[in-house]
Amino acid sequence: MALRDYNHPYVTVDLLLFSVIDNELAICLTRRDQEPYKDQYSLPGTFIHEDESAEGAVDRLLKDKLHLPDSIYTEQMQTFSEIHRDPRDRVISIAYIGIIPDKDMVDVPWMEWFTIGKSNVGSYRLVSVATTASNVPTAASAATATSEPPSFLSSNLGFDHDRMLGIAIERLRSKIEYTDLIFRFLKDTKCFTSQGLRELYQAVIGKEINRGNFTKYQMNTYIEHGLINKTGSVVVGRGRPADTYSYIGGEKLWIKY
Amino acid sequence: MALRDYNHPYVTVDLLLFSVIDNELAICLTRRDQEPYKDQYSLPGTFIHEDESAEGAVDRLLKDKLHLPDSIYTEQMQTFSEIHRDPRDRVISIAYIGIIPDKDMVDVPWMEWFTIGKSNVGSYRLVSVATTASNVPTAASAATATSEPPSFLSSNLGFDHDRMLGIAIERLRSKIEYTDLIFRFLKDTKCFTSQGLRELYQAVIGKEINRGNFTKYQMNTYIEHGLINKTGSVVVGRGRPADTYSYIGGEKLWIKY
DNA sequence: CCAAAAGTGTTGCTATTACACCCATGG
DNA sequence: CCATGGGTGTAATAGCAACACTTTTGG
Repeated sequence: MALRDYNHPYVTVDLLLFSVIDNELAICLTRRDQEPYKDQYSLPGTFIHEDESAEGAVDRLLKDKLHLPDSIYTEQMQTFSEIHRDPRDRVISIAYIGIIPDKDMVDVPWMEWFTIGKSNVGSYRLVSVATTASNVPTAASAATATSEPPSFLSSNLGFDHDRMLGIAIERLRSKIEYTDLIFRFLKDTKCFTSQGLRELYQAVIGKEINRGNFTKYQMNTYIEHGLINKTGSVVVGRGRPADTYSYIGGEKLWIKY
Repeated sequence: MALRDYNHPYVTVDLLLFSVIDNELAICLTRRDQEPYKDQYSLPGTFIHEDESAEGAVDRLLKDKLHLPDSIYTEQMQTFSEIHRDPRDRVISIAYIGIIPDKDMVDVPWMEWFTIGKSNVGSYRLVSVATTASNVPTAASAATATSEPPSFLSSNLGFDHDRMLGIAIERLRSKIEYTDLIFRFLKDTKCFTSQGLRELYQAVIGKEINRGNFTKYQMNTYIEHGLINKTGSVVVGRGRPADTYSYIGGEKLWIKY
């Protein structure tokens, strides 16, 4: 039987782009301006074209819709194929997780950030992050012409994106423990402190970590796996100056300790 | 822009069906009888129909191609979307892992089992498993009419199925450690011994585990997480009778110990 | 010199491993 | 009564968490 004999669905990629904002994990969403799910928030996504892989589609999405370089870290999460997940037509979506160190790298009016509160099980409390000076004038207003943007969403995204978000957060929180994912959140990978890295770590997993132990064990584990180096320089502040580290690569994955 | 304006690829599911045969992890493959990759082995797969999800397609595949009930354990693994992964046309494939306790449950001539040797990195040595009495007469011969089946394959499957196999084995080996996956390999989930479970465990991870510790700690961990019970009965054999256990469910996932 | 912040040490608990020992059965 | 296998104990080690102590700066 020839391939052409089969009917087949549309395929998209959806991106769960994360960052840490004010010590809280945050997700980048867009408000839908048309049906279905008009005025609800959803993940940025795009159809996969004939001449590109899913990864290619994600890179194009990053460039065209988010105005980001395609060097952004992304990884495939899971594929969603329920028949009616898009009420318009049969659409299968491959969800990707992305991480950027700074929300302001996304400087387009149609994308907005929401922090993910220290959540209870199941659904998350998404709190709108004030738009930056740079994109306040141009947008946010344009996207919200019809009605004011909510200050928070009780995790009520369009399509099956709520479910995707839950799975993504769970995945992030677990992979942080045995991979180098945390370094994707770093604004300056060539000079950071134990304190700075710990704050990111805490934001992602949503709980506190003992300061002393983090410096002693976690940083040492990263060093042992060739992921980071002590730079030798220090950062002065209120108290004793902090050692600084530099991310250099090494093993991306390890069995914890 | 309407959905219909987009060109879109075909979508299939491919199944990596595993079992343990003679204390070795094994994979169920089919020999291709047409181009591309004619006479090479590949994973069973099928196109996703309009009226079914990917999971639905996997269930249909299980039923129609493998003559298995759709109660077989399956889980989504990863989606493969490289443009030329199928030389005929643009085909995206969602790979699923499946597990059955007994190779003889697959009783069709066009499927064959290969054990996965204690492997080195990268590729695996797949060794053909002698077909069972029940399907020797009907098939194996039919499928191999053109040329004799190799006694082993140096992991040279059609399409990108080599890569899928590698990822699947890695996934199995790691998930065994913190999930109840191992119980999917059990022929009798209501009566098994520590010894029996350990042999399956060893087959999957490809290395030995200390007997005493497995009985003491691993079995206890399962009990503590509500996965198994001691039945109270024993199995007599050469030496001291072995306690038997029953799989009852409980948490499917736990953070190790 | 004192508060603040960061590095480092101590202690106890728990998990993991290796190994030994004892127990129950069949021959 | 002894070989065989299976359950259980012990000791050494390593990982982890809580917490205390020391170090180095700024005010």
